Amino acid sequence: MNAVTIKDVALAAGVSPATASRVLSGNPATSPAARTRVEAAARELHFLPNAQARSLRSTKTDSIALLISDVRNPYFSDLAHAVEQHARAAGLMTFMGNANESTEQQDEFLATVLSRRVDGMIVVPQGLSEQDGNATEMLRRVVDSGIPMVFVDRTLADIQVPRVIARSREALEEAIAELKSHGHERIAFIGGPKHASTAMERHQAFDAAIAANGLVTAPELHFAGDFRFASGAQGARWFLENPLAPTAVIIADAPMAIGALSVWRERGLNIGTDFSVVSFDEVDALLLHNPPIATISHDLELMGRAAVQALLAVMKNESVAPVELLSTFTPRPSVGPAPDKDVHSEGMPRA
Amino acid sequence: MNAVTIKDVALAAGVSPATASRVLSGNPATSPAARTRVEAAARELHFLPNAQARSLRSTKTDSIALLISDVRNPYFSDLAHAVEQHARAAGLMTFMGNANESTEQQDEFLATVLSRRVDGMIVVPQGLSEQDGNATEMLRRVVDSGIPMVFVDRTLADIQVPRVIARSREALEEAIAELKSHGHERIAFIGGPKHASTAMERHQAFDAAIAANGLVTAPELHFAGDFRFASGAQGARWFLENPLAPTAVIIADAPMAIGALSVWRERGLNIGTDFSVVSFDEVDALLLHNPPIATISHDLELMGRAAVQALLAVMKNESVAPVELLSTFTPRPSVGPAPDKDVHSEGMPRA
DNA sequence: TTGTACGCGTTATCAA
DNA sequence: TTGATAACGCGTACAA
Repeated sequence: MNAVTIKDVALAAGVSPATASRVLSGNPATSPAARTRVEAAARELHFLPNAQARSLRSTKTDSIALLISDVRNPYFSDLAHAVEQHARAAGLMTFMGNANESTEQQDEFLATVLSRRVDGMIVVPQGLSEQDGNATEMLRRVVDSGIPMVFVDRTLADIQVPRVIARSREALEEAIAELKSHGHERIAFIGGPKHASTAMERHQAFDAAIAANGLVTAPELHFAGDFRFASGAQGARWFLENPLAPTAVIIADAPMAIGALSVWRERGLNIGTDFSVVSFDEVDALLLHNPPIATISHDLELMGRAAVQALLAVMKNESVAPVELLSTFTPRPSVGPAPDKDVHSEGMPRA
Repeated sequence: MNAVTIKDVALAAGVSPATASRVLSGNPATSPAARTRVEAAARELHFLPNAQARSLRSTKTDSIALLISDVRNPYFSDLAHAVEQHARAAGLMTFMGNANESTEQQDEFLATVLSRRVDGMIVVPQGLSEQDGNATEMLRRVVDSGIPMVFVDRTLADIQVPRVIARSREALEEAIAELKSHGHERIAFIGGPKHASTAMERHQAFDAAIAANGLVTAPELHFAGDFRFASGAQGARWFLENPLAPTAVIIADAPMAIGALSVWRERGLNIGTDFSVVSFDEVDALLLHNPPIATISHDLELMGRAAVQALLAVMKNESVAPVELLSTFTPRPSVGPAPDKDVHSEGMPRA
């Protein structure tokens, strides 16, 4: 097992542990002679400082924690990658955790990370769906501990910490304008779960954008999914059976869109001609689809960078204004003319 | 800031810190009276033990580290998810790190994690491509530290630790038999980078499977990619311009396959008729593609579980035999009859 | 059953 | 500039 401590280094270098410590942590109050000898000894013995003991004493760890909602969702893995690269550039190691869309797993990770000490946390928070998306007691406690923390992508209504989020209102207006210009008037929406603020934001922005385009919506045109594949497949069937016969649908994230598209493909439907589709998130499967899917996307590289910058500011006790990034609408052939007689009324095979 | 220590709890409960410690860590040598009072005090004060100090003393952390090659590769995010869920079931918290296909980032993460103490490590190792995929000095040092460690998915030739890997030979034989039954005889291979043992394994298994099917291959039918999107796109062009005019191609991972498919789609080529495609890894984009892509896939849930089991065994000082999981070939319409006059000789637009 | 005292590896303080 | 010493928060041998 490992065992080489700073004492071993000091012994080998013929100095006291204190001097060795000073040399190894870059304290200027060291003589060149001591410096060379200690450094040589450390190299020789492959000394690796024990970060536990170090931060027990100094409370600096040069590391942060990143909690994402779902590692398997490419949206979050892209975000994680961006956060990690920027944190690295700032000299911070990132420990990643996966909430798996579960408050329980979120809480476990946050508590563990808090007790192991990191210098800050970047969190995509999970709310309690039974409580209008408010925070768990554990999350509140972690916030109350005073550890520097920023929210990214999602927020919680009852917790105030600096945040980096996206604003999809304008992009949705563009998307709906595009659909309208193709003759679509009844547009369905497949949304996300209550515990995610992004689901709420996208839903409200959708309603507002519909109104801004002079169209109307109805509760029957809204499907409540959960941001995952299976609920997208359900949403696809719901869409086909919808009595209001919508001619287009906007889907609130990529996993649901992929779930929906696989159902529609199985039924032999043609996107862009039978009906039109716009999805949030820009991922390979949507771009490679035939035809490519129009998307509302976020610059996750930018979002990750902004989150790291915000955290660095919080760690310096600076005040940080909320950051709102604009989503981008990219038209693609999945949006086509609204069909005269829509697919719903024809003799389609149903569930 | 946070500050509630076990002393605070002891004080509030009117006992010594030692007694409080015993109660909180489940030591049976405690009186019921002390127990109730300490527990009440701990709850009241929201006591959260400092894991640093605890493991400085006891060297148990109930956590492991997981290093994957690339968070953005769905193959690894699926693997990460599986590892995390099984570790969690075993009472272990998982800290994830991303090597980003870079030995440097791998080494940073491993060193940090080692110095912060975890009970074990599950690693998808990156080798040095300049050195035939052998280990970096840092990785060797981490291994030498004696920390329980297992490799998953990939290995290194010069490091012996327990491993959970996949064996693709049989699946490749099936895939090639399927291609051959459709009349394909010249089959190209788009492989991975030298620093990944999986690239080597798949390449060798491909050659062996070609021979087992009574076919022949040639260096001109092998393209050296790097497991990422851009090199797949390069490979797609290489395929189209290949003087040997192969009629089918096997691609060694999903990101490269997606890169290749997007090139071919842009050129208006039809997979399954113009030529046939088989890809490693089973991801949404490949299944949603038109036509769906035949795949050679791994049971990542199983791989993750096996890795955790192996690590648990190592942590108990049990000896662990290498685990080899068989890959699965799934035929799909991306494999079709070999064209009489192949696409290469026609007037295709080239690079 | 409980408390005292010590040590884990490191850094901050203080005196030299 | 250096070294001795204390302290970070916790667990545990030892004594009571």
